[in-house]
Amino acid sequence: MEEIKIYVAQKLKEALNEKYNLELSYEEIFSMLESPKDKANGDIAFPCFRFAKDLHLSPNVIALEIKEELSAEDKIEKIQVIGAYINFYVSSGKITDDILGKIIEKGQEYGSTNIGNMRNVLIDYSSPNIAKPFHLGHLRTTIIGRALYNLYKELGYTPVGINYLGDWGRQFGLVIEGYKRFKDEYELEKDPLHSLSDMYARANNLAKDDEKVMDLARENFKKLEEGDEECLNLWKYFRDTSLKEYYRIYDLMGCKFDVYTGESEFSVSERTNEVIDMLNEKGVLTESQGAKVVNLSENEPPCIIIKSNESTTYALRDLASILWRARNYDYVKSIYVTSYEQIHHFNQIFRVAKYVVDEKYIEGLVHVPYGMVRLKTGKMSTREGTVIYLQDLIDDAIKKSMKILEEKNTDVEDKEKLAKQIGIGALVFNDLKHNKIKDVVFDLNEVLRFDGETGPYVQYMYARISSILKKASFDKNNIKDSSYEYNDVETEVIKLLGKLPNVIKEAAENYEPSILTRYIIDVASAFSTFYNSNTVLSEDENEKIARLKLVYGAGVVIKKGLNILGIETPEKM
RNA sequence: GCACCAGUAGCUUAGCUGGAUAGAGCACUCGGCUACGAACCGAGAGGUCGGGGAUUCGAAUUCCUUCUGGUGCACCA
Repeated sequence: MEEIKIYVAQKLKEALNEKYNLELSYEEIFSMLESPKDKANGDIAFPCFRFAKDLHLSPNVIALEIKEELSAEDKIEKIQVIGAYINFYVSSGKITDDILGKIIEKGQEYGSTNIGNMRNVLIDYSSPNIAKPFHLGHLRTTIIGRALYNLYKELGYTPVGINYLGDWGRQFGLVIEGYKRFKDEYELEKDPLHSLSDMYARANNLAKDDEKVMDLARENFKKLEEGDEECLNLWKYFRDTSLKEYYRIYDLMGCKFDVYTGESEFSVSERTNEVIDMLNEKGVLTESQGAKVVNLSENEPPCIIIKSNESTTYALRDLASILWRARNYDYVKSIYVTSYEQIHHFNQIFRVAKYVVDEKYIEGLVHVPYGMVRLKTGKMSTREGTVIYLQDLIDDAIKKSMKILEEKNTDVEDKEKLAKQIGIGALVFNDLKHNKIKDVVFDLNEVLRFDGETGPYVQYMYARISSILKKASFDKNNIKDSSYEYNDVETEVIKLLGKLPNVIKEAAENYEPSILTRYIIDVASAFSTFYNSNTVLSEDENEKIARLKLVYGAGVVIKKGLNILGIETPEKM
C-alpha cells in the first residue's frame, strides 16, 4: 500500500502542476493523502479544500478538474470524486495477493524488519523494590516493558532487558530496624516477603511518631553503605529471598530479563565516585544546605546528588548507572518504564546526565511513563491492608479460566496449563489494551472478563483458526494454484493483515503497546465476521484454497501480535 | 502557589502530524448453533467529544481561558 501511495502522490504532483501550475513538493502531497474511514470512499483520498481560496474555485470543481488529468491504470482500479475528495480505489486483487503472498513466504517472520540493525536498546522495566511481595503496582511496568522489548526485537534491534532492583536506600535501613525489633513475631521461613514488608510497615509507622526511629534507619543505611557486616548480611538475606520469590512470579508470567542488577551496584563505589568527579570537573556540583547538588534552572529545586549525611541518592545512583550503560552497551536507546510519578525525577537526571555521558547517549534516554493503578477505595496501602498481591490476582485469573474450561468440557491434555495461558493472557491483554498514560481503577470483574475485547476472545479466534488449518491439513509450503476473487469481507481482513509491519513500527516508536493490542482486536474481529459468513472448507476447490490462505494469514498475525505482547496462543481451548 | 497528565455514550474506551455521517467493547432490546468451535456473529437503541472563547474552508484533535480529577515540586525511591 505504501508503494501505491507514493505512486498516487507522484501522479497528483504532475496533475497539479499541469492544470494549475501549482508547484507542490512531493512530500507535501504525500502527507496530504488520507486513508478514508469508510471503505466506500476508496483506499486513498486527496482532499482539495485548501486550494479553493487561491484558485477561487469550489473544492469540488477543483477535485473534478484534477481528476480529468488523472487516469486509472494498473494498480489503481478507479478514481472517483466525492465532494472535495478525489478517491482512489486500489485494485484489490493485486493487493490481496501481495499481502498473503508475503505472509505465506515469511510465516511467523512476517512483520519483522531489520531497521534496528542489531543496535542495542536497553529497557529498564519491572525493577521492583525488594523486601516486598510482588503486587499490582509492579504489574504494569513488567508487562509494558516486556512488550516494548519484543517490539524492538521485531524491528531488528538488540533489546536488553534490565531488571534494576530497588535494593538500596534508606528504606532498607528501616527494614533492618523493623527486623531487629520484630523478627521473633514472624515465621520468616514460611512467608518471608510478607513478613518483611509487614515489619517494614510497622517500623515506618513507629518512625512517624518517633523521629528517633527514622534516625536509626538512616544510621542503618549509612552503616550499610560503609560495609557494616551485620547490616550487609541482613540486606543480602532480604535480596536473595526477594529474588527467589520474583523469579517464581516471572516464570509464571513467562517473563525473562537479560540482566539483573540494582541500585546497590551503583552505591558508594568507584562508579559513583567517578560521576562525582565528572560533576566536579565541570564545576556544576555545588554545596547547598549541607548537601551536594546540581542546579538546573532558576525556579527549580536542584537535583540532590549527595545527602548532607554523605549518603548517596537515587539520582546519583541513576547517573552512575547511565554511565555504566553507555559504556557497557553503547546504546542507541535506553528506556525506563515507570509510573508517571517519576516524570520529574527522570527529567532532572536526564538533564544532569549531559555532564556525565556524550550527547548521543543523552538523546537515547527515554522515560516511558504509565498511569497508576488504584482501587475503587483509593490508593493501595499496605497499612490499610488494601494491597493486591499479584500472586492472588493470578490465582483468581487461573481459577476463573479453569471454571470455564470445565463448564465447556474442553478436551485438552493439560488443562492446568491451558487455564494458566488463558487466565494470565486475560490479565496481560487487559493491561495493554488502553493507552498507557491513563490511570487504571482496578476492578477484578473487568480484569477477568472473557467476552468482547479481551485476551480470551483473541485467543479463541486463534484456536478456531488452528482448528480449521488442522482439519484442512494446510501446508503453506505446498499450496495449489487457484484463481479466485476475494469478496469485500475477505478483502477487508486481508488489507488489515497488511498493516502489521506498520503497526509494529508505530507501537515501538510511540512506546505504546496498546496500538498493537487494538490492532489485534481489529484483526480478530474482522476475521470473526468473515468466519461467520463464509465457509472456508468449501466444495469449490479454488475458493477453499484462497480462503485457507486468508485463514492462515490471520493466524500468523494474531499469533505474532499476541506473542509480542507476551501472551500465549494455545491451539485448542 | 508552580509544573505536568487526564476529562469522548450508563460503564471501560479508540480516534495517526486538523478533514467526508465521532469508531469499539460491556450492560440493555431483538435475531442467529443439524455449519470449519456460540468464549462467536448480525441488528437496534445510546454522544451539546467537561464549559467558554480563538485560529481555519473545516477542530474531539491546534492556541488561550476556566472547571473537575490525578501526579510531582531538596536530602523517600
